[in-house]
This record gives sequence, structure tokens and C-alpha cells, in this order.
Amino acid sequence: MTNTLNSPKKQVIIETAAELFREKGFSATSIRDLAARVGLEPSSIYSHIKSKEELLVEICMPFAQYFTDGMHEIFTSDVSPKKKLRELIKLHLNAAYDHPASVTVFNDEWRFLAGDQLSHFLEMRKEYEKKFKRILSEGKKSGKFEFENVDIVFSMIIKTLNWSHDAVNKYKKMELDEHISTLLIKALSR
Amino acid sequence: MTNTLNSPKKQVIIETAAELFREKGFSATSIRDLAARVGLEPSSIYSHIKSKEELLVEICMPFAQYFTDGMHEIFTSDVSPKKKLRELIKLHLNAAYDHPASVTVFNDEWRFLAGDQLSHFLEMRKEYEKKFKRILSEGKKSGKFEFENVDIVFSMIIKTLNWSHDAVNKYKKMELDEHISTLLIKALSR
DNA sequence: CCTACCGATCGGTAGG
DNA sequence: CCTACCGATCGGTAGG
Repeated sequence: MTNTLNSPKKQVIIETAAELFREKGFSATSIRDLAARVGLEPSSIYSHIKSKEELLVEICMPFAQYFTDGMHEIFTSDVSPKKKLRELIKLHLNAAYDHPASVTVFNDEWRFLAGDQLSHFLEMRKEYEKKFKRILSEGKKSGKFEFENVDIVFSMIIKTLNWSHDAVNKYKKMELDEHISTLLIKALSR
Repeated sequence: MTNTLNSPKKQVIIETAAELFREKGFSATSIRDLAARVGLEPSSIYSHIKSKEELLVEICMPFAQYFTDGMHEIFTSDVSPKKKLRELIKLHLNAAYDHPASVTVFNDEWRFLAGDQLSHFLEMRKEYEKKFKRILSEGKKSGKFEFENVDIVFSMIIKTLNWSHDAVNKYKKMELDEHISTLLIKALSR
């Protein structure tokens, strides 16, 4: 998930960009804003990246891959749907606690991706949703979960998880994990 | 909630702006985009509004007022916390179904408000959250609701309700209302 | 509501 | 990594 191939300076630029994109949004952030915050002249930014959009790609795509990989592992593991849901919650909370700025950008600014990157992103997201819903449906079939509409349940869960980065400074990870798990599983139980 | 004092043309401009702000975000939308969509020259937009920011104000503030007023009525009504929660869900769903574009902008773009308008907006939101949490806490005190942390429960509920505008084209209002109410109340029940 | 236009700022490049 | 700069686009105004 971390771009180990990039130079340290490039990493600083990307992380600073993530903070700015979170604060002001992708469109309202200028390369001049970014340059000022990292202490470079605007044009020098382009020694490390080739465009403003590349910054967004470098922030969003590693997370898309992280969630894709994490989902694959959980989806194919041999545990109950309930345990899988608990693992998915942990997957999201680990991202939120380790990279709160980047994960916010990943959640809120991905729509400014373009072309092939956007297509690839949407593809991964679609697959993620499909597997997530299948886990929920399996839990329902086995009688462990009870709900009417899997799309609505999924949205409630994902919105709650996507909110979690806001709570990073207020709760310890294990504490938030337990609260969210309890609430969501109760909503799904018969 | 609707600006009956504004000219019809101004209303068209504001509603078109809401659609564009939803599609591209406030910052990425230009007055030229807006003018093209309503069929005017860019400068003619300024015959109806005095700045781009006024558009955002005209979209966001009526909803802030709508939710403030709705919350006041529900908060002071003489019914159970559970019934109040059901009414709050309806308050959000009515906005989502009647004005899906504007309510999305209200939810996602309010941070581009500035100065006094931003302060006023945040004040109203703070009060709204306070009352919402008090209703939840009363339900807990009376033994009707069961949960550990009111802030986390509130966030789960509000994120689920804020998502509802995405579902407007997929479900009838009463259907979505029932699904969401059932899920949320189950999450809160003992 | 339009024509014509303004200064500011944008993403990005050339050349060293 | 900087100086110097480019064309495009931005929000907005003057004047009719």
C-alpha cells in the first residue's frame, strides 16, 4: 500500500497533498498551495510528479488496492460471515488510523480521477461491493443475519465505516472497533 | 425552505447550480458551466446573483433552516424518543426525495461557505446534533434504547440518512423509510 | 441580458 | 530545484 519505490521527498509531497486535499478538496487545492506547504517553488513540484492528477492517483489507488487485497483475503477465508464482517471493520479501521488524511481523500475525492484510472478504480470498487454484499447475503442465508435489503444494509455499514476516520482522534482503535462492531452486528441480528 | 421571494429565473439558476455542484463539486464548477446549462452568457448570471458564493448560500441555508425547524418541532413534541427518531428519519427522507441535488450539496459542499454564513451554518448544525443526541440519550435513560456511546450512534444514523439521497431513484420513499427505520431501531434496541 | 473586457490565478514548461 | 514565463480559465465589472 505504501509506494516503497518512490523517493522520500516524493512521499512527503504526496502526504502533504493528501492533507491539503482533505482540508480544501482536490479542485480547490493549487500546486502553489502544495509547494508553499512543502517549502518549494511551485515549478519544483513537477520535478517529482508529472501532473496534479498524479497526486490524486498516488493517494487513491494504493487504497483501492489495499481494500481489494484485504477483501480477497477475508472473502476466501474459512470463517463465519459474522467473523468476516468483523474483519472488514478492522480492515477499514486500520486504514483510518494509519492514514486518516489519505483515506478521507480516497473516500471523498476519487471522483476527480480521470480516464483509465477512474475506470480501474470503479472496477475495483464494484468488485469490493459485490463481495461485501455476498458476505452479508451468506450470513442471511445461514440464518445468522436478518435483514430485508442487502443494498441498504451495505450502504449503512460502509457509510459508518467511512465516517470512522473522523473519530480517529477521539477514540482508541480497539474501543471504536468494539463500539462499531456491536452496533452493526446488532442491526443485523435476529 | 423554498425562496418564494426570488424570481422564477433566479430559482432556475439556483437549482441548476445545485445540479452542477453535485456533479462536479462547488470549486470545480465555473460560472461559465452554469451559464451554458441555463442558456445565458456568463456575465448575465450576475444579473440574478451577486457572486458564486451566493449560489451556495441559497442552496445550503434553506436546508439548514428546514432541519432546524423540523428538529425543533420534533424535539418539543410530546411523543416517545423512538417515535421522535422515526420522525427525524422522515424529515431527512422528505428532503432527499423532494430536493435530491440540493440536499447533496447541503451535505457535501457546505464547507465552501465563508464568513458569517459559515458560522451561522455551523451554529445551526451544532444545535441540531445536540438535540438529536439528547433524543437518543432520553431513549437510553427510559430503557427503550440500548447503546454505549451516543456520539458513535449519532454518526451512524446521520451517515445513513445522508446517504439516502443516493437511493431516491431506486426505492419509493415509504419503502426506504421502513427499511432504514427497521435497521436503525434494531441497532438501538435491547 | 449582451458585448467587451479586466486582473488574478491556474496547471504546467523551458532552460539552466 | 530555481527563475522566468506561457496560454487558458477563473470570478466578476462597465456600460449599454
